Amino acid sequence: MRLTTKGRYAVTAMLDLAINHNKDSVTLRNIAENQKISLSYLEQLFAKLRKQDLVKGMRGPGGGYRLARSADEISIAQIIRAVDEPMEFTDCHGLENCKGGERCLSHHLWVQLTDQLDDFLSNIYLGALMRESEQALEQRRTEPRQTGDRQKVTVPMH
Amino acid sequence: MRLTTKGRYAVTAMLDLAINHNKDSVTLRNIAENQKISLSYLEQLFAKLRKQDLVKGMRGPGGGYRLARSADEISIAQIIRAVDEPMEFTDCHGLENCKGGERCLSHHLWVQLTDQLDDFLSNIYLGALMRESEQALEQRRTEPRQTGDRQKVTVPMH
DNA sequence: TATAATACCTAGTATTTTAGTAGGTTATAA
DNA sequence: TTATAACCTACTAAAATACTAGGTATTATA
Repeated sequence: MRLTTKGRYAVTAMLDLAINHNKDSVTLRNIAENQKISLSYLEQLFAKLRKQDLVKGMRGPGGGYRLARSADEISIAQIIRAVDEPMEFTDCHGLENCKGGERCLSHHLWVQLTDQLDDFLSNIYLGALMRESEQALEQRRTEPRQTGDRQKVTVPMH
Repeated sequence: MRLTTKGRYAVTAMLDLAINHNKDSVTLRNIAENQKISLSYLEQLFAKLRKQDLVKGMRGPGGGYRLARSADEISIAQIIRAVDEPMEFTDCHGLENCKGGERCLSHHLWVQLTDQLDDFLSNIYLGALMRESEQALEQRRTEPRQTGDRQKVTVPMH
């Protein structure tokens, strides 16, 4: 599991979709403008999200994208896995390449580590992020931001 | 916080150092051979680790590297932060750039998300990984691996 | 004191990934 | 019929990753 800006683009775009779930669909053009990413690049990211059945596209005027499932059924890990190629582990075929098993081992430990990370991100759902977002937006509307007022938005796990 | 193969190289190399803490030092040449990374590239990674005071180098024959602190005081997050440049968040200066605050917000949420990730990796220490590693090595020595025997090495948190 | 081993340093190049561009086609609402 | 959108493919640009080459500085030891 990698974690780069590419994954961030995808998560933010998906969040955009989740926040606008009340609308029938959101066009990539809108998202591209909001996020200042090139439209065509976004299209390429969404092709991957579509293949993983995370979004659904509708053509023609009034068309656009919407989430293929409920925001509460889409985890951050799923989004990142869809666009970020998985890390490659150089495979040491059997024991013969491994001096005293040491290489194989640290290897294995790293796999475990990324598994843990995957678990972690698998338990954060788009729905939770969305509600946090709406809440913060509401808060900002009612109590306008003061200078130096850094509101902490906690992301609840599980 | 990014997470790429570069960070993996660094973590594995540091684990190598931790496992060999009984020796006075380990040469980069050894690590390079174990991990099949170019020596000079490793040197560059270790320059960063040195700057963050995670390792200590000793010159001359019999020299090499050792951990600058106890393995129980070095977290995975520290290692990754040392070598992987932090993700850049496009800064939207104040409210004027943000349409309805939406952009700022997803932005902020992403910062929170990476904070969570950072917290998570900050609570896994090299010492724990090292002990797991030694344990698994011992296990392999006493009960030789059978075909299809995938031993699960758990990484304890906290 | 000479030598070899090692860290340590700098400036490159090659490769891969990320990001963007261009120019399409298909589907569909109006 | 037209405009709007998804959808697709091939290419280029920019950045990051990985490596190469060729040094200097330090130090144990023969």
